[in-house]
Amino acid sequence: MSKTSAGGTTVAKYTPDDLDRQIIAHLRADGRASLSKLSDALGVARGTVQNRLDRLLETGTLLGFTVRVREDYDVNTVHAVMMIEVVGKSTTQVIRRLRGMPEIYTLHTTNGNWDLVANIRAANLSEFDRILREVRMVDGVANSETSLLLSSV
Amino acid sequence: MSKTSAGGTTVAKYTPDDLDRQIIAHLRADGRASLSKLSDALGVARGTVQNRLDRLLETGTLLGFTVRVREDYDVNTVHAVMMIEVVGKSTTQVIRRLRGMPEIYTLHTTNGNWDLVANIRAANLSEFDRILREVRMVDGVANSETSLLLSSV
DNA sequence: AGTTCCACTGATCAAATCGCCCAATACGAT
DNA sequence: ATCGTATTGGGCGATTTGATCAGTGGAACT
Repeated sequence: MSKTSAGGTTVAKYTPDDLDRQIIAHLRADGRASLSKLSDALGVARGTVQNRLDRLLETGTLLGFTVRVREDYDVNTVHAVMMIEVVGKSTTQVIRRLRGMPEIYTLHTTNGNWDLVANIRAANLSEFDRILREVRMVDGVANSETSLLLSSV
Repeated sequence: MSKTSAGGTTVAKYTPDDLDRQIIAHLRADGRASLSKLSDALGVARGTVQNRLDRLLETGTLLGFTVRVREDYDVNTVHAVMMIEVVGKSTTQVIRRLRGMPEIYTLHTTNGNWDLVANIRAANLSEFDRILREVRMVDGVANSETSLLLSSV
């Protein structure tokens, strides 16, 4: 089994096979395709698709599902990058909590002074303010620094 | 009515309201969320979410759904976010210099402690190191702080 | 005021799908 | 040959979907 160590804990890296890749390919085209449609299209049992998909998500090969939005949609939204410091060993819990916030659209671990880097997108400033409070209230978040992205240059 | 022409045919552009944006925000975090879950989360009737979503797709505000895949093709590239402080009034010159570096793929002005936020993507660590030096050598760059993005979580 | 129009609600309903279970089967590795 | 794992086909209840419908409320217009 191929393994890679990150952050002290050992994470098993799953290597997708051909069926996995076909499932991913179909989901890339339609992320809301039902398991039944996928199993029909691929000619395998529904339970198989279900198991594969579960595993792909569990192993982190698939990070989740999202929606493709028209480009000019974002003009009136507030963008920011937030650096987060986490106390002790609570990184995993913090990540789980932050992942649940729809306004956080990318979340990376990092090195140096901070532990996490989050990209935030909010509908307006008051919404944005609410998100900041929410993040700072998360158990395990020790410190944070937020930079509003003003204009793309 | 705001209109835009694309491909020869005239398309009415739909302007999402607050509820639409909330739906989109939730779908961005979980593109497979059921209509029931969405209606629960937003406190509106299921039929409403269904109608809104239909319209968002029909008008092209939403292009479709997809899956977020672990970036394995990027497995050998180095990603980082760099916060930059600029001395005095030299922001414009600094921006012009940084814009010339292909490894900087997004560049935003910001508020607070820093003046610029740059996203950097390099082929490898030594390449990455070269970029960092280059940025710090730019006339007008007073200080910087770089966070390597380790893994997407 | 009265009327029209439209979106939202809450409710039904059948059909599809999901999540979970099971026993039987196929296949690869030891 | 045997063990372990994955797949299959099936069944089950619970959930979700797509499609209705009548009722409500608000905004715009006469």
